Amino acid sequence: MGNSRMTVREIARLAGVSVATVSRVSNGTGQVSEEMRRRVLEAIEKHGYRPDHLGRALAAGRHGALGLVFPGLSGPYFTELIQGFESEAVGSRASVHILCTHLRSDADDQVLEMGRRVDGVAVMGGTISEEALLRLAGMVPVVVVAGKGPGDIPSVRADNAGSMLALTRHLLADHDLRDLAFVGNPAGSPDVSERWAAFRGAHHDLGIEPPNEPVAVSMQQADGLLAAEQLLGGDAPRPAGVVCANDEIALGVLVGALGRGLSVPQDLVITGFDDVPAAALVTPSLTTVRQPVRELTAEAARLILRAANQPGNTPAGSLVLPTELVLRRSCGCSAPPTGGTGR
Amino acid sequence: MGNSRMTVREIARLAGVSVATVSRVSNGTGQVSEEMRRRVLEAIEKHGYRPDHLGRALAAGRHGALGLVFPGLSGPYFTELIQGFESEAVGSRASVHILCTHLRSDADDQVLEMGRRVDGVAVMGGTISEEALLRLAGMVPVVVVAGKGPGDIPSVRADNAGSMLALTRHLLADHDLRDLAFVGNPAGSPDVSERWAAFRGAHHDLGIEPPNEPVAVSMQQADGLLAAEQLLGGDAPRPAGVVCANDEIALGVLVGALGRGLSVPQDLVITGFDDVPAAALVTPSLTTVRQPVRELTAEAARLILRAANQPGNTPAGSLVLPTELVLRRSCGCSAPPTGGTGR
DNA sequence: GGTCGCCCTGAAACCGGTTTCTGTGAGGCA
DNA sequence: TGCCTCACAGAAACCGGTTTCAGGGCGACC
Repeated sequence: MGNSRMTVREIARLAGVSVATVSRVSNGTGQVSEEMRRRVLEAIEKHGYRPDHLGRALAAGRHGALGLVFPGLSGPYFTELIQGFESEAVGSRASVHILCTHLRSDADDQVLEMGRRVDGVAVMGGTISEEALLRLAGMVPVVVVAGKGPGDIPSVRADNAGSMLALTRHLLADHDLRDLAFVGNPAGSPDVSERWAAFRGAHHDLGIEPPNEPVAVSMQQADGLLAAEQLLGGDAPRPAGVVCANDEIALGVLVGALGRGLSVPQDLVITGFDDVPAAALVTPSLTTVRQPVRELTAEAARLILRAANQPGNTPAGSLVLPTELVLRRSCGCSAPPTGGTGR
Repeated sequence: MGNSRMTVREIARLAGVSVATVSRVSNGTGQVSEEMRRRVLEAIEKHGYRPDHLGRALAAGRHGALGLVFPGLSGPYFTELIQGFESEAVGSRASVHILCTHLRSDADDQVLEMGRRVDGVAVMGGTISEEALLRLAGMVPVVVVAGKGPGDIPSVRADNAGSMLALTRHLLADHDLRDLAFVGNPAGSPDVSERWAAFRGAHHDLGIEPPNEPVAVSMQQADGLLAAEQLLGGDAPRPAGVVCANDEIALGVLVGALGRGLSVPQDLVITGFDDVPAAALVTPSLTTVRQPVRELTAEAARLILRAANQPGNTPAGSLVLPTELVLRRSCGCSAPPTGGTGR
């Protein structure tokens, strides 16, 4: 059995035909007589020929690949994003390139380099400079995920503000809570920034003074545990409720609170964001906001593929995917009126 | 400013030189006079020329890319794997392709297709058929991560058996516990299979009858909560300890136990595997096994790059990275003798 | 029987780079 | 002055495909 040494010309020689005929047969394009087709297929089969991707890509002027750019990777949220993107891409026979900038100084260069290896790129909001984003958009279709891009670069994001507004209002008005803490770093991502703003906005709407500063931590469960230590460990009066930027943090705070002997929601109300599978299963079940994480990147991939297939490379408009407030027990609601079983 | 329309020949024409000279200047190879270099650099700068990756890759006969194949993605373990691989790859100016087979029927084909787009592939153990693995190894260097490959395909894995043996022995002998449950699906991955085998092995070594069946669930926190429901929710006598296949499951079991009013470790001992950051921060802190997750894929990437750079494509041997038992409080130890601060 | 048209085939150009190979001019040395 | 060497530039081949274009052969129709 032959291997990657085989080329079109070699197969053509062995089959006694021209390279054009081999190409036509292997792609199923054009008209080829039965006799020719048989001879070519025989040679292909016998020598295990598979067309080289590079040659094909060069001739076609497209890479057959999509890029996905992250600041860094942590936890289930990001694996969901990757899977949403990957599923959509492989469905179109495109491979997926991943780049983590890790806030490296040469992040912009690396992203631009990626731009010359793929047919389009999805960039997580807040990952690279606006200038790099614009230059990137000058070479391939670009979509910003979970954030907004400069100029007319399209974006796909979740409705952070609407549900966070409703959630905070629910805590303040329906449960009559005061002194809520917000855990999450607004400077860390556009998502958290929007959630923090909506959290404060709900306070203002009701004429209540919001906290001035969030508990600025990262987005993992360990950070929630650290936040619990900070909020519950000292002598300072503990807040009545903790609104977390995502479920991972909330689960960390929950574990920290339970570990300190506190009752949730009696002693402390806790809410999250994302509606991860565990949110419905913990005791008490976690009040949170459901957002379609996989859909974010799946939609981005669709936008990119569409733009890449059109000659004009038109980027298309932006999308805001709906979110849903999921009331469970950790906020103080007794009978979950909706979404109790999680996704 | 020009864009991707620029080619070597166009730059050569504009600078009044040959394409060979442009290539030499842009790569810094060969001898070029100062005058020529200046003219070429001027044209490159003026028109924003960047050499096309496909053309370059085709000429060089290499893709400048590495592949990483997963069955699926879930949680922090996988993001660590990706980051370990990615860091090592970008250090060598290689891009990273990701493929999730999701146990699709055409997984083997997709992996082989990836084999023609990259210079080497790391495959998570148990992801594709042995036949596909061997065929893949016939086209590019391949390394199996967290598992063993057929034939002489190199692999990188952690010492699951050693530490799981020590951990189980610690529970059985030092804490004199009986009736331990194992949570995790041995059929799900080679890692879990090895851990389950070592768990049983420790029982046999001490002449104790191990459980016949594990609580076969997946590897996420939600699965740990389901396992807690199964183990603690019914009327059956609860086990004395729960040995979990990873920390995520263990955290789920912990939350489930705390939510049921149980005290850990007094009422129930719980152990994990991985030593995620949260393990050191929960109350009680989690006894677990530390394994160098990022190093697994980083080492795999190094092996692949080395093989890809050598003309003979020699695969090199296999590696077993050391693990470390981390005793904290959830097993019943009072003063953590080691590793109390997590990584 | 001649001409038109269709089906099929292969030579060659092309995608965008790198690299070899040839050749020219300048400078050094006898 | 003549010869040899060396530095440097460019033409062309090459990587492995796809696609255009021209032409040959054959059937159909007039």
